Amino acid sequence: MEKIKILIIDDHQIIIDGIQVLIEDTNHLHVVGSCNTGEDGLNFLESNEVDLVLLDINLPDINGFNICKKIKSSKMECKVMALTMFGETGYISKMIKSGVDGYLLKNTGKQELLLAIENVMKGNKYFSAEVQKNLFTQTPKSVNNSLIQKLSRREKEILSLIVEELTTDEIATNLFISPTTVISHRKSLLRKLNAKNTAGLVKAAFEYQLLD
Amino acid sequence: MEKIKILIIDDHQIIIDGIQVLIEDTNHLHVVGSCNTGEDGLNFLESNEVDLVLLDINLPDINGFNICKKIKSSKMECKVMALTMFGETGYISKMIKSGVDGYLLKNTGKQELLLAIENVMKGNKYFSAEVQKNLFTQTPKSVNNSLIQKLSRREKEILSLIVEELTTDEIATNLFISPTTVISHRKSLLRKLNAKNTAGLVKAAFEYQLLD
DNA sequence: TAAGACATCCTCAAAAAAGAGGATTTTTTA
DNA sequence: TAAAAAATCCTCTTTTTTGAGGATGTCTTA
Repeated sequence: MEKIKILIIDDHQIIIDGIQVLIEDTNHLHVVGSCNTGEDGLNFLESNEVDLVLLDINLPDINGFNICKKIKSSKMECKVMALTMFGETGYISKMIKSGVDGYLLKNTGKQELLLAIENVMKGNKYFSAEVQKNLFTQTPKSVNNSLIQKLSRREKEILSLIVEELTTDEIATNLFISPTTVISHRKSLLRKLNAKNTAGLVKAAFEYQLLD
Repeated sequence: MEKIKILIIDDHQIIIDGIQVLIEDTNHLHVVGSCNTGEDGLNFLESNEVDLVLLDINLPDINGFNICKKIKSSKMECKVMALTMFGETGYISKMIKSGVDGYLLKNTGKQELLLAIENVMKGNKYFSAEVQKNLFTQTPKSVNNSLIQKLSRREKEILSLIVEELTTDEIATNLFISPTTVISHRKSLLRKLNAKNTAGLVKAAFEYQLLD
């Protein structure tokens, strides 16, 4: 049986060395290369056959999201496993959107690393327990109670009508109030959400999950 | 040790009966009630102490999302486990947003049901393997290639600047083109995304995940 | 209870977006 | 290669939004 060819991209040589020892210790995995920058990694992939990339998100040059996207949009049949310090939802979901196959934190043990690789090579996705927990636990409310000021009931109501593409006049008719009142609420929304215009309001509505 | 008090809300009596048998077969769980409608369920909860609700999403009256939200926004210290036929991302993420503690499909076996209940009662979240897989596997692309017409590179570029709250003139300056050109692209975007205005464009950008 | 937030309304003016109806050149793609 | 799509530019008009600067009565809550 041919060994699974692994490329490690990480700017900390010590991490590369550590993982390499773990991997070479098995009899079905093999590290075919390691790079300290995203640029080097992508170059390596162009001229070498690789089955799986272990990818650090925080690299000095290109960020992990873009590397992952590039690999996934190419013709390469290559799995990508994120391996980082960061367990925050933002990072995780960005990587998922970039098409990552697995996501491990750097405090992962040998057992889990090998299990994760095995799963991913089978075509499954693998996310460590901690990563999953963070993804599921960080509900809208935890985003909500953060930076932005709280919206009043009326403001939320108007925001949701704005998102539904109603104009100021339509909103006014809908709520049986004057258009000028709607404009007032709009202004409060712009101020509270640090938005410059309608686009900003809708963006905030989605990003902070203010609706539903 | 006191038994964990469980309420089952499901419009299929056969499911209720089946689960009830499974649960009563253990020595630490107990079904204190069962209802066929959301209304009945909420009423039951008001006058009875319940530790965990097994909740079907598709009920004849209220939908599961709202029931879950109501329970979670009340003072009740009550866990909610969704138990449904539906494994689609839309349902799952809506339930997660509603604050659900666990999500199982109806093809779940006895073992997993008991394991899930145990986990949830400990304060953890529990999502069955299949549910997790669906959540992670349905990437932007699967949404993307659906109804909406494809956007050109330039249109995407302009859409993303709109989302970043730039005005038409600012976008023009930014891209070294005339404002009228930007307006043209804007019109194409409105047409392709079936949007009525800027709010609609931003909404579409998020809903169809057209950016990043 | 007093301050602050909320919800309602107003004016006037400037900026931005939307709608209609074009045109030309380049690039894709069937 | 011919047709379709994309990218660029134009005018003119109307609608909508944003900005500035108010006012008044009602809740809320510290």
